[in-house]
Amino acid sequence: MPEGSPPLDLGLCLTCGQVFRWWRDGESWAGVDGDRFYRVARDGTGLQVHGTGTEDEFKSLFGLDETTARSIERISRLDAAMGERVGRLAGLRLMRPGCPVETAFCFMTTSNNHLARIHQMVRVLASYGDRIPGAPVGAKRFPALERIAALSEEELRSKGFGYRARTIPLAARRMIESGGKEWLESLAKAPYEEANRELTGLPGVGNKLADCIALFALGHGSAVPVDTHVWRAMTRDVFPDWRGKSLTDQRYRAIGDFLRERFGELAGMAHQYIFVETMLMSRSQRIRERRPEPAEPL
DNA sequence: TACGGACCTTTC
DNA sequence: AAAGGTCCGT
Repeated sequence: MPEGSPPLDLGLCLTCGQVFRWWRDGESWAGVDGDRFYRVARDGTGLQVHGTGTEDEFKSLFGLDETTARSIERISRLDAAMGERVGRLAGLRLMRPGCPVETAFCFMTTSNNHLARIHQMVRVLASYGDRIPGAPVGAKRFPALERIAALSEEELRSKGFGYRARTIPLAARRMIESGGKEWLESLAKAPYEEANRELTGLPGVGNKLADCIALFALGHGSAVPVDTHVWRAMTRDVFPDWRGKSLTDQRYRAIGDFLRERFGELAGMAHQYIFVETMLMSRSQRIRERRPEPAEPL
């Protein structure tokens, strides 16, 4: 999408997932996906997109294609409650970033963490990457596995990574031993169960991160990341006996199975509507209890 | 197999 | 206390 090409009319678009590499830049949003850079600005009722990627690549990143539209329609027909959620959250899309290494390490910063610090850590990691030709100087592509593996725990600790300073370079070294980025990418073609087993074998990667990586980086639609929001929703609506109990491996599995039974390969997409709805509810509750905060896209 | 607690840091 | 958890010990 070179400068001066006709604007894409995207309508209202709410996304979730791998947004760690996007930032506010004046009136527009800027972001990186693999070696692509994009800038998105409001244009009347729609959005105008410029960048180093093609229109198809941008649409793929944000699920703005016919296949996605049909999948969304399918999950809303499969289940009445899901149909209502999809109606309330029209425009929500599962992101499909193009670089699994980038996505995997972005998610490794998220454990027991909050968005502001996640964003900061992702900026630090990206600072070790090369700049992207044709993009602003600050827009770096994510560093290669070898560069992450070469980082010392001490350095990352000094930059505020906490205990993740140990596991992040360690996971990169482990991936290199297994066959590097080709190994990670090959897990996209493996069965979900196998991908999940391999990913949870990485240091710092448990059930939840493995499912995030499987779903967002590798396209495993059966992956259902169960985080605190999804746990809250499921113990409220589906497994009330579990309220007040802890999230064990078995319960984690049962929640995923519940959605996989109903939505199959679209379980991960269905899960996202539950996640976002619950997250927005708890957020608006906080706002009611305290003071309004500036409107932030997801 | 289930549960508790430690782990880094910041905060609506 | 909780935040888009993981790991280890009992």
